[in-house]
Amino acid sequence: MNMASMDALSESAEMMIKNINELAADDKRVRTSDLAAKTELKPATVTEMIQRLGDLGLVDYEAYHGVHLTKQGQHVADVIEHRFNILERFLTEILGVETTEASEVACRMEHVLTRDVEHKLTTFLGVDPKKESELFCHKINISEDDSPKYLPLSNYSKGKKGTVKLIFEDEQLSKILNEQGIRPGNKIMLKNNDDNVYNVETDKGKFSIDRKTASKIIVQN
Amino acid sequence: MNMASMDALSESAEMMIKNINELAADDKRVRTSDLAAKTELKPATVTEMIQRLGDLGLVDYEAYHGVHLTKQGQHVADVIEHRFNILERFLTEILGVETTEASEVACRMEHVLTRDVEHKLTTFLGVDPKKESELFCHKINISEDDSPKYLPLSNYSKGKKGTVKLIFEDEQLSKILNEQGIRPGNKIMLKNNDDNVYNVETDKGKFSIDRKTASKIIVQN
DNA sequence: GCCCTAATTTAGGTTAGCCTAAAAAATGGG
DNA sequence: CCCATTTTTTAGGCTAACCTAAATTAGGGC
Repeated sequence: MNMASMDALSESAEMMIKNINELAADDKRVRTSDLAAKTELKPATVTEMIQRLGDLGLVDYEAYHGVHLTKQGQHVADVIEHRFNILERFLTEILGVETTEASEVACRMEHVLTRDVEHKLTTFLGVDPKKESELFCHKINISEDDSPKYLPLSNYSKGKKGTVKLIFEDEQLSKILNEQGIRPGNKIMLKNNDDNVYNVETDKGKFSIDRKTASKIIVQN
Repeated sequence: MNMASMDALSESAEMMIKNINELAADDKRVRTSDLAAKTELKPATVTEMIQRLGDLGLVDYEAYHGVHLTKQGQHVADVIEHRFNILERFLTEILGVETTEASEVACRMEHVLTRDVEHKLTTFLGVDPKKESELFCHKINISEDDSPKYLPLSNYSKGKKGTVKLIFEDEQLSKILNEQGIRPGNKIMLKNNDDNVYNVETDKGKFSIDRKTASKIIVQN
């Protein structure tokens, strides 16, 4: 029944809470065997861990009847999830790390972020375009009002036209895009897109690019 | 005598190697008591750890006569040190995290970076201006050759002129800079600088800004 | 409703990483 | 060069996080 402050938790404990959260469908109790399968731990180990989390007041554990996150446990899970998401986005969108590796590294880093670093990284990334409709960018901004706006192409809406300003980070990619007329100074229009594919038009013709790439292309209205 | 591959080491082991390296003045053997003081562990614990590192071939341990990093151990130390440095720079220069906290977080993150993430982050940050004279930038780049170059102002050399292109991350800061004529599209010249203060001139006059701020201002030749 | 199987927990073992206390080795002052 | 003090190591103990094997409980079929 100890009050467990977030940063006192071990990586293992945080991972267990994260996994409980991910398996918790419509408020049902999560079973030991499912946790064992997901975490690749033995059932006995899972039992031991969730009992400890129960003592900390992070889960509601009932022997033989699985676990359920408490309000406190849910809060921990939410924090971890958010930290994972922003780390993964930073690694893939900004650094260009391949998704599998980004996910693994984010999963280890999520346990060592502080609140402050979490907030600053969130600000740096801007609002997740998958979650919010509000247009935003890597918080790259200019002067006071919003007349000229720099945005990653991935945040553009259908039919919007603009001028490419910068392409981030990848020299090789940059060269390829250049051949499609996607280079700083050139006009570009987003014809349409779904979650992963962005169809654009430049003076060289029509092209499709993936979301990750689109996020690296900064376009000005 | 096991060959220890970098990523098999625990955080504790890596920290011990890091501390041995930091205490190793002119190739002298590092004493148990000094390590105990630095790591805030008990001497008995240090002995235990350095014996284990000895078995792994990472240190040359001789009972009662301290330790010395082997070639392999030195390599691990160098990797850790580099990871720490780039993480600390990212946290302070890009995210604006205060130095004490940045240092603590970097110290925990350094153990979970992969080689690939390390390299990509290094590229993103560019060469440390304190260490290298070579000009570089956040690997923001354009087309094929390097005639027009985007650089953070913090990487500019004395007397260099350019045009402000983007200001990263901080809306409020951006507003203030705007009043000094530092806004996208405007000309700027770095008059001179030292490690922390950058003296610049714009059409509004002369101003001094700190290095952290300068790193957020992207200027084109 | 009883029994069999599957799920879960308990019991007991291991290792890394910490500790304290006691033993052993080094070191330096007289 | 010897012994007292400091340094280091050894011995033995603890906990978290893993394990296996054995005991227990739950739940479905008949």
